[in-house]
Amino acid sequence: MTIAPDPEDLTARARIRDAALWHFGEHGFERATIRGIAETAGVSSGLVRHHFGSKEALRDACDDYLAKLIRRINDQVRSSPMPSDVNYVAVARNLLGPHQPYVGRALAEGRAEAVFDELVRLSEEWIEEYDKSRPDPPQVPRKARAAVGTAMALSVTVLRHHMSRALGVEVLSPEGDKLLAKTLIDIYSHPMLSLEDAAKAQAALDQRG
Amino acid sequence: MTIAPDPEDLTARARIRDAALWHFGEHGFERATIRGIAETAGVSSGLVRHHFGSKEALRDACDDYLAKLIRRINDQVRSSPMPSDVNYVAVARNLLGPHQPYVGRALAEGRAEAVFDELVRLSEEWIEEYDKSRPDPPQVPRKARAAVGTAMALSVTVLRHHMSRALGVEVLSPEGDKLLAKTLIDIYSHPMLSLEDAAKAQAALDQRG
DNA sequence: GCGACCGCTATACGCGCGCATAGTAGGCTT
DNA sequence: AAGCCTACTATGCGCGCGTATAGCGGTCGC
Repeated sequence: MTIAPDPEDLTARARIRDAALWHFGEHGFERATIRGIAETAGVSSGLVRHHFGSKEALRDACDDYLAKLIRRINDQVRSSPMPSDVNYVAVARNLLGPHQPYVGRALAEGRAEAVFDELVRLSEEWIEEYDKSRPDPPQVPRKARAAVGTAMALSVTVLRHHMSRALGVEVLSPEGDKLLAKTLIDIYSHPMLSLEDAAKAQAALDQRG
Repeated sequence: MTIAPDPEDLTARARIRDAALWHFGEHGFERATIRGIAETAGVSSGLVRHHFGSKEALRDACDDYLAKLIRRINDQVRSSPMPSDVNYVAVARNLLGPHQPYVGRALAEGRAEAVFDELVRLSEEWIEEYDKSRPDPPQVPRKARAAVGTAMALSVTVLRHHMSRALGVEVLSPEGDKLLAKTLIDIYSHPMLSLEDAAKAQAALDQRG
């Protein structure tokens, strides 16, 4: 558990990047302005250009930063003894931490590919473990299952506004987090389809062509 | 199965709205321009303002249109004998049809609330049915489960670019659709958590406070 | 027949934005 | 001390956009 450094101590470049992550996450890339980002970072707008060249490049830098971050945490999770990471969704959300708004927006726009792909990789490894104790052989590539599972896990982050409204509690708050965790445990422990229903659906699918 | 009317026959207002749905879905609200929408609709940009007043109001009109659309289809699904609606995700995706890009973007921005809420309502009814044959009593409000399940079902739509890349096939294509369907059947018929694991996780959660 | 209205176009305005340029201060090298 | 590079600011430009306004033809009510 490392303490976040005093923003005063961060280099201007890092402060700009952090401000951009916040502004892009809060307002979206298009609505966010370089001037606003500069103000939050406590620098002139010219310095933003000096360090990053353009608004697009600034966004790329944000994505790169998150890519590195998630790779680091990914390695850490992988090398840990996996104590009680029952909650895949919670892991995904906690990994992203305060950058959830940015990541949610970026993913929805098809960006932050490294973040998504890294989560898929992590998911693949878990599924590999899971498959060892699975009775029936999977008919679907592991990567496909990992990709869909990852998307599902991320849906709470991407759709958090709707989730908060429907749940009646802000999902980023402690209460929301708890309700969410309980709900996920319930859902993940109860298959929506029985094996017969699944076989039926599979047959219907094959028949359809 | 009704045939889509010839665009020539649509009123200008409807053509503008359809063009807006397309442009907003393709480029996002901010990048889309009234001039571009007008051109696609085959009208002057002034007419857009004449009919809708402002760009924001145009978007509201799009959301209203989709809200009505999904309510209509929702009622239809509800009154149907539910033949083989094994695939909740497929239902959600097919309901939205060609407006998936727009809906995905709108949802990610916290908009199109009616669409989300209507899908939650539909999901709630299915869960109500599901609960009748469920052995253990649910510890979580039905609405919460419906909301999370809906978000998960929508994740494929919202994150379709990443899904397509990870799956190696465009999810909106027939092949992608089939792979997706098979994957969903597999996932929905295999709980990620055993009941013991779920109980353990639940206990850990309660202990944590 | 005539005014009121509606659907629609053409044109223009003004603002906010990304981007560019010129300039300043300070520290490092030689 | 001279030169220079880096970090940084101040100022301005130009473009694209949403928005506003003026006007035109057709049609309906009276």
